Amino acid sequence: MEIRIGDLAKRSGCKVVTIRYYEKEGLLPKPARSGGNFRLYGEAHIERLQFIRHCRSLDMTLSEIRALLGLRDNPMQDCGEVNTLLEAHIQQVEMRVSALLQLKRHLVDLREKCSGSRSVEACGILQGLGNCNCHGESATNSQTSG
Amino acid sequence: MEIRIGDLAKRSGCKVVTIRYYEKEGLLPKPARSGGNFRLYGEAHIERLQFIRHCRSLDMTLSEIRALLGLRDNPMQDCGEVNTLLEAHIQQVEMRVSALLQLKRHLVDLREKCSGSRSVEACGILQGLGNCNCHGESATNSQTSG
DNA sequence: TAAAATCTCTATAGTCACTATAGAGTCAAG
DNA sequence: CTTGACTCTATAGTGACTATAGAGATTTTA
Repeated sequence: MEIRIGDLAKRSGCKVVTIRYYEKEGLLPKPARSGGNFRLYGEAHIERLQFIRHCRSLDMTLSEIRALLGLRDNPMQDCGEVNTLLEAHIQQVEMRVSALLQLKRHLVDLREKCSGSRSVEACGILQGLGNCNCHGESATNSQTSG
Repeated sequence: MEIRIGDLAKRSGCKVVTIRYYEKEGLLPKPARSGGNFRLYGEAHIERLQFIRHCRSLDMTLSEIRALLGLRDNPMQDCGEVNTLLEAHIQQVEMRVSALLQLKRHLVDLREKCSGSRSVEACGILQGLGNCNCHGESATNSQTSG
């Protein structure tokens, strides 16, 4: 009990500023304050913060985490939503992986193009980057002209 | 010649605002202006913008692209830097892929934990997210407490 | 007891690569 | 002369933090 923010940071492997940020974002409830206006945390905060950090380590967004915390906070609800959320997240990760693998193929192709001429002017890589065969459809970003 | 920004956008598969943004960031040179203060582009701009978009489609950062453009702009230099930059970028992508694959394994493990009890209270997924075995070392983010 | 070091507080701005908005000006067609 | 499509600048917002400044609280050391 009566843990100060620095100790909570050490216990959770999370920076002090990040803890305050989570509080501002409504993921962590506002803790009690000491006479000198320092935040004082208890066990529940530690556990909640570890939950958040674990979710973040799984690359969930703060709004996904907010949703999970909401489900956790009223445990009467149906468990199905948790599954749905996790399933959606797995699919996102899968899509990112396959996009990145395709990207890597492009890059490796490009690497082969260097003629070894030692002058930028004749570099096949730069030339390869110049003729734009693909058109706006990136691996990880999207941009459509309209 | 005398292409306006909207046409350039269509030709390059890139939004109008993005073109202005690239100009502000110094990737595209400031074009001539019409009597009514509209930007007027030529062939060189089209080609340069396509080069930028191609690099972006390969997920390069704007500062990587800035470096490549700098090399392209004085072609006397050694071609080796282009190779170095591309090699570094490929390694970054490889690291991201393996991080994401590890992440996916965690997520799939977690999915198995649902007891199917239909109540959030007993949901093995939420419990799995609670006990934080891993500590701060995320797949795609980093955060160290100090 | 005083000074120094460490911790904490708030508020604000910066990161990246855009995206969105507001409000005004320009130009071609009907 | 009005409509509509296009363009201009400037500013703020996105996500998940990070960095900074300037002040106050607490602990350690002399």
